[in-house]
Amino acid sequence: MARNARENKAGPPARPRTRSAAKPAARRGRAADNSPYHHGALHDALLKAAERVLERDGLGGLTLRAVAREAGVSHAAPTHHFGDLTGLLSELAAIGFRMFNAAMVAANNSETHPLMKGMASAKAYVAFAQAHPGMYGLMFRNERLDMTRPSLHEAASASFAGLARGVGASRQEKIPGEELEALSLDQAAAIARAWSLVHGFTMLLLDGRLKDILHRMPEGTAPDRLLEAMLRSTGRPPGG
Amino acid sequence: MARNARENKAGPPARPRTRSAAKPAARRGRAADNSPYHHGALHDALLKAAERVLERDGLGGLTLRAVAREAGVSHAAPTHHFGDLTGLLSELAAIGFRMFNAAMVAANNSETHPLMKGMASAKAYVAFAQAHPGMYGLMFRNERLDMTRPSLHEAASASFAGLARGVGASRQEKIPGEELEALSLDQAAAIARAWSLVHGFTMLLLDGRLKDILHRMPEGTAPDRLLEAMLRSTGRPPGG
DNA sequence: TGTACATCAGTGAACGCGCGTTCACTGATGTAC
DNA sequence: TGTACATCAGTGAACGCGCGTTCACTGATGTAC
Repeated sequence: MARNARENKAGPPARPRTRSAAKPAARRGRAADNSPYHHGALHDALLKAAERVLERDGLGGLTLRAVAREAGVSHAAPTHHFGDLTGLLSELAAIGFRMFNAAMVAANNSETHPLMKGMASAKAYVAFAQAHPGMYGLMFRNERLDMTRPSLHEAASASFAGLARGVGASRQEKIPGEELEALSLDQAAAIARAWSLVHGFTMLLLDGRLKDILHRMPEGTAPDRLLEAMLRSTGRPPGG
Repeated sequence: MARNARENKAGPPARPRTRSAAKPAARRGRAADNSPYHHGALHDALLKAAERVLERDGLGGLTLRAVAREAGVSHAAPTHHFGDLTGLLSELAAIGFRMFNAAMVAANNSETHPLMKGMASAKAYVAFAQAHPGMYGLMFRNERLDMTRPSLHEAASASFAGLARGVGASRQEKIPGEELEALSLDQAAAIARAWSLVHGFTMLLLDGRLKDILHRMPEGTAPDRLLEAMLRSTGRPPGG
């Protein structure tokens, strides 16, 4: 039945497994460099490579093989470290959530007045997504994440707790951010409102859906300006 | 070099192109039915099949070949009608926008008081996304759409114009919905606010990110209830 | 009413691609003695 | 200090899959005369 062999299209059809003894041990068909057989810190290197691929080629381009290529190792190496694609994506998303949390904490600490804290956090939220659009999509579009992975679950929960805490602070009351604690309808509405606003704005912005609005505003308003005006407005008619 | 031939794995390796004269003309290896060679309305049938595939298997499962399978025609048939996958997706998204617009208009007409109109529209917006989650994702996540296609551009623009009109009505002022007309900062902020709120809520809901909140609310609050409370609240602290 | 012919819609085989996964193997590192 | 050996990280070939696209062909429909 002559199965196909795509991986050596141009080479000799069935090179024997034993390597030519004359070939130096350090040159093994990979890039003609001095890289050792063992990478040493491939786990982290693969995650860094994955982030580059994600931001360059988008979620669709983020495959095990693409990550291996980007890291300069054989395409089977990532499986060794992450099991499968979901494993890699989940660990990468966990890193994203940690970065995101750090940015939120920093923004929150940059202001003292509760309302200013809220504005600074919202700006930092959108800025993070603009700086890491691929990562933001990976984190919040959850296509192929395994949220039961401890590292990811923990980082994502911390991010939600931070959001709840922030909303509580701006309402000058304590909102339980930890799991299993109950929320009143008012508290839940406040959290959903803040998150929906900033998440919706972010998604529309990243997907280019706000272009229409921005183009029709006074002299090329920047997204930041629109965000600020949006958060300042009450959502009520001008007279009421 | 023995190229592989996947499409006839088990059959005779190279069936001659001329068919056996003994075989009746109507039975051609397709399903053993009486379906004629020409479908007659394949264009529409393919779009309907695509919608079924989209809602059943998600955006990732929506391929030209899957649509052809669902419609029961050869896998090369869709290319004939849509050119490529982007063409099919774009026409499908245009249909989605038209359905969406109709739902918005109906909701808007169902109430007379401006504030009630807004609430009804928001509920209809979320309800549409819940009823057609795949379609909503296709329309608003624009991964592979060609927004320059006239049919799609027109339907999407109409949808935006309707949104602007609705926001204007709730502010009891006219907001220019057509293209090229300018928006004040206040008007733009009001539109961005309404759209971000409802789009963000929808995306978080569809992606399961509101589960945490809903589970911690009084006795299994439905998403509708949370949406209502969210839209009613001012977003300001309780005392202010 | 019949007949030749152009046009069109749909078919099925084939090509080439990238992917995830498996597997025997290789080369380096660390450990026991 | 040396040596045998287990363990581990990474390799490269191979398999099978589904995909988009192309292409010669087929069968039906419509039109001119």
